[in-house]
Amino acid sequence: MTLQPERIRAVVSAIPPGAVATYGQVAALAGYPRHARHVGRVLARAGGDGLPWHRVVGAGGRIALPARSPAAREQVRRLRAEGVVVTAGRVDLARCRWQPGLDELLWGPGFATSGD
DNA sequence: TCAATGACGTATC
DNA sequence: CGATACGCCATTG
Repeated sequence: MTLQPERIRAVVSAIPPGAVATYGQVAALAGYPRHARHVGRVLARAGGDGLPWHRVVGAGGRIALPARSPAAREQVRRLRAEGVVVTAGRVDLARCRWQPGLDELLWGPGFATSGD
């Protein structure tokens, strides 16, 4: 196998509630830079393995799924339920973007960096 | 093996 | 901001 879905799943499942990450971000964190599409493929295949797939959005916080699709609505619903602000099919990355690393180690997940 | 596709991303118009 | 184009690469027919 050339790709390890396991890696993708690990990253996605590591996203804390109330935070979101982009496909590219997840891919990069998983060790597959520029493999953003494969993240989507893995999620599509997961489809309910208990992965917080709804915490994964497109570039700029855009919902990657068709707004009419039930999945998209479900995603928005879940995000809002976690306190994520979703407007016009978009997530406020400035507040909800998952920033793993030292920050997370020091402040812990859920710590919303005011970015601005 | 080739061609088409996809829960993407960036650049350009 | 919407439409297009191109890059990316595993998967599928």
